[in-house]
Amino acid sequence: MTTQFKLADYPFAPVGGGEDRALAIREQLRDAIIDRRLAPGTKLSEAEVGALFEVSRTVVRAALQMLSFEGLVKTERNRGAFVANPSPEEARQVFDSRRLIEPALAEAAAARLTTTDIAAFRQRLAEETALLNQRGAAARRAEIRASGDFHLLLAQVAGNAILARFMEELVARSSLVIALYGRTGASSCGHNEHGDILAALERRDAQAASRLLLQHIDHIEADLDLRVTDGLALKDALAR
Amino acid sequence: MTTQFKLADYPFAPVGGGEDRALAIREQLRDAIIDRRLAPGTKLSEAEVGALFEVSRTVVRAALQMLSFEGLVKTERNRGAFVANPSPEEARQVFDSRRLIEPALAEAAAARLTTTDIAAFRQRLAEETALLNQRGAAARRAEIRASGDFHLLLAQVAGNAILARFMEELVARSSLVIALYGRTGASSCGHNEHGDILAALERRDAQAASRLLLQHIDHIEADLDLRVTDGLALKDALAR
DNA sequence: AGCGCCAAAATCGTATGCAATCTTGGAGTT
DNA sequence: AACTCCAAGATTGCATACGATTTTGGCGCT
Repeated sequence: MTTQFKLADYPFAPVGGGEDRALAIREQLRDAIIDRRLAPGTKLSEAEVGALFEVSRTVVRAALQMLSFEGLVKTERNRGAFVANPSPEEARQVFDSRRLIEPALAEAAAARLTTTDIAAFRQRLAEETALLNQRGAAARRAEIRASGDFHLLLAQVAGNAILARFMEELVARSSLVIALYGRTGASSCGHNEHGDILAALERRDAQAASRLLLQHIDHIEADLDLRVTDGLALKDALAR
Repeated sequence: MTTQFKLADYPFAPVGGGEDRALAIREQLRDAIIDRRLAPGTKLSEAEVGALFEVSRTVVRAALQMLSFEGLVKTERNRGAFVANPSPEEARQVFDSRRLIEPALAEAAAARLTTTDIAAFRQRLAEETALLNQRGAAARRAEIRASGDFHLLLAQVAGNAILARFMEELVARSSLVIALYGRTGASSCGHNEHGDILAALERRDAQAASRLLLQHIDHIEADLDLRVTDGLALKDALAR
């Protein structure tokens, strides 16, 4: 009852007919969560979501269950689903996991990189820099998403589908964490680190790519304010 | 239609009333899959599973969706759910992932290990060795499970809940892979590697624990026969 | 006999209804 | 005025019904 944010208001596209609608709803909710159109703690009522997308609660439940598995929503029995509100401890664990996995992905990617991959990376980077120079909240959101996509592309290129899927989860949760605890809002502050990483990959310099990626993650986490606001969530919310 | 194994025949306990039944069903199916009472490829019809557990298809669907997320079952639209049949490539990716993550978990665990943890480890090991000396298929199954539990305990002790959950998935998929591609059947062949790892942990020798764990995983994978039977699955099945 | 086509059966996808549980607002009591 | 208790409302948990899609068995044709 503390959330001043509401579901609705945002025009979700009524989902297409033939394919799997639960997946489509998951996608849209996921996007809305990771670029903070839906604030942490927002209630996702089955009936309300169903009305928005014009589907029955059955389909909504499936979508919410998926999001619950990814850690993007928390469900409480007989109470419903809420956009996740990761604790600082959870946030640390997310970044610890990324520090462990991503450097290894970078090394694998350096070995496997094809010219097609390079082109894809370049395009991502172009989008990122384009967004960087735009103003407005929409551009900021798109930037965060694009930044995450860089990491996902890296995971794909590395060639391990299992780790790639895990990275999807980690990147999504990272976006949530940044939304909650980020200070500057712009995570890619100043120096273009993604560009440096790509350069190292193109040189097939696995060591450098790995090292740069580790630093990059450190920088992202350094931009967070993870002091304990945990357990005092309500009190804290009222204090500000 | 190639599976000579059927669901049913195995007396699943009708799941208890009050709690979340989908979770309970997931547990039981999961256990049945990882100690190969349910063979890869077995069809898990919603109606049949529902009848076995005396619940409606709604609940079964939730359980199957969870298992699908863990990679233990594959669902095909309008065709149903089947116990996963991981390809050799998938198998390799599972073990690559474990090689990446578990040594790091061992290092973390070495730093955090408490006396309570040690006791828990000792108990696991005792169970394992007890099972090792028993004969029969049931003992073999229990042994595989117990062996996995050792790794899960390690993940828990390491203190990162996100990685621990990921390890649950990886261990479960490993069991499936071993069931499919294992040669000797007894993965913990000869030397007691878990014991050695625990000893290193108790010495707080993070380096040694990490190294031993890596070797251990290599040994497990070395026991597999991952030659390509992929894409020829049907033909191959008929050949034997 | 082999092949293709079609209808019946089986199974999944989704909507909806009812029971169970939680929340909330208010009446009554101290 | 504050506190307790209870009943009404809201929301989820689960079962079931129905339409859609796939599979399968058989019939007729070549």
